[in-house]
Amino acid sequence: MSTSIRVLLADDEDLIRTGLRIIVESEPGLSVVGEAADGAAAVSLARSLRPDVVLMDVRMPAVDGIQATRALTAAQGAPKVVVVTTFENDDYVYEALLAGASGFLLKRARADELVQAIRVVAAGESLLFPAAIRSLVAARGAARAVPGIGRLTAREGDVLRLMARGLSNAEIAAELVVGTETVKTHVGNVLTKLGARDRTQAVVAAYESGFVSPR
Amino acid sequence: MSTSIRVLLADDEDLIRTGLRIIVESEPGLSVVGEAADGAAAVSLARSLRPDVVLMDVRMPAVDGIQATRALTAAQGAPKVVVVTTFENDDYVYEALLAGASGFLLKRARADELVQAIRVVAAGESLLFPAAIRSLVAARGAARAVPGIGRLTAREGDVLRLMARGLSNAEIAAELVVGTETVKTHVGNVLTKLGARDRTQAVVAAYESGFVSPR
DNA sequence: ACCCGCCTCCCCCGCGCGGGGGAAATGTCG
DNA sequence: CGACATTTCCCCCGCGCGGGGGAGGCGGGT
Repeated sequence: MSTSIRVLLADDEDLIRTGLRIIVESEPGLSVVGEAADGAAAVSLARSLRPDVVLMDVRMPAVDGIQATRALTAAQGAPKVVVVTTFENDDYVYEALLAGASGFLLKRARADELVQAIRVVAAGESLLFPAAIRSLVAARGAARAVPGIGRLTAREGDVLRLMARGLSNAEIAAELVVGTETVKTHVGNVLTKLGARDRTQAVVAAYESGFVSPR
Repeated sequence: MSTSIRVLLADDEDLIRTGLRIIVESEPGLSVVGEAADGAAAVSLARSLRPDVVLMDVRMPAVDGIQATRALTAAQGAPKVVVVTTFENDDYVYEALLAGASGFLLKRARADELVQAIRVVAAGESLLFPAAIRSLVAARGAARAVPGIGRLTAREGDVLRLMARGLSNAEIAAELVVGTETVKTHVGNVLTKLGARDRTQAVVAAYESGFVSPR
């Protein structure tokens, strides 16, 4: 294994880079091998320095973080990229992951979360912060919202999730530890609210709306 | 945040549980609140103890880890589940994530990786080990995630696509300009080949395998 | 020519599902 | 306190669905 995880910083703001550098350098087993102020510099520096992890800002002059990520992750033996952004409500999440990023974090993350993220992606795993996941789901669901899917109660949502796993009413009743008649009521309510004729149409609506996702 | 991350162990082997307990307990901020030797016990213990994270073995007597995970993650406010398995070449990855697991790890993982995984999922993030990602990506690329979906005939594929749009047998028959009895035959064949019990499970399989996509 | 897979259509049968009603127990909120 | 939503359970009923057979035509293979 590597003795130390080599990190490259890419951010156009000096202040941010300095802050990141301090956090990374103060952590045993992590070291900063270079800094870049724009996407183009990040790509060329990454090719020469061959870091393990690149902390990539999204908004940068010339070449933005998404493009740089795409360029970096195309090659084999490429560094892992953690995209770091300021804003939570961010369409970049999806594009960043599509571009090959292994992680997505907010700048307001605590130092230990940042360090954790670096170690995780360096180990080859992937990491998303909660809001990023919601953002992904929302981005899909908002686009083709099914009228009424937001009007489901908590319990009805539970039932729909289990329906979308292919469970029968009896199985759902067993999972939720209630009677089958109760499940029938919830299922009926879900069908009515979603405008579905049968459970299959409800499951289709659940997938199309992003209420559940193919994982 | 919480003072300590509460962990429930579910594994049928005492040795493994002991090992896990030692690793978890020796870590500041983590504590083991209970142990279960089978899936059923894991579910009931989780409901009473309300842990933050459940370390779930796949192979257990009575109720296996996948079923237990499905039962646990159905409800809202459910604990995060990290599925732990011995074998890397594992179809369980897919099913575990389908069942709602937040993480998937190998038993051969190092102690610090395990601890890291617990912290990550407790924070609401998701974590996969490299091979699991490859497995998922591979499963998505080719429509082979569901055994038998590649064995569908052209006509059966047509029928499945229409099923996945929520059409009834009669509507499918009208769409394909054949008799309802013919559609019933195709539907029956699709169910058999996909190992599905009813049309809803077949539609779920169609979505999960990428045979149809939420547009 | 033969077999075999595919598509087509038909029979019967059991059961889960969905629609119709009602009702009681919670908890919330003005 | 009353109005309301939510969750839980119960009744009856009709029908679509799924499983079990079988059967004929049509094409492509060794």
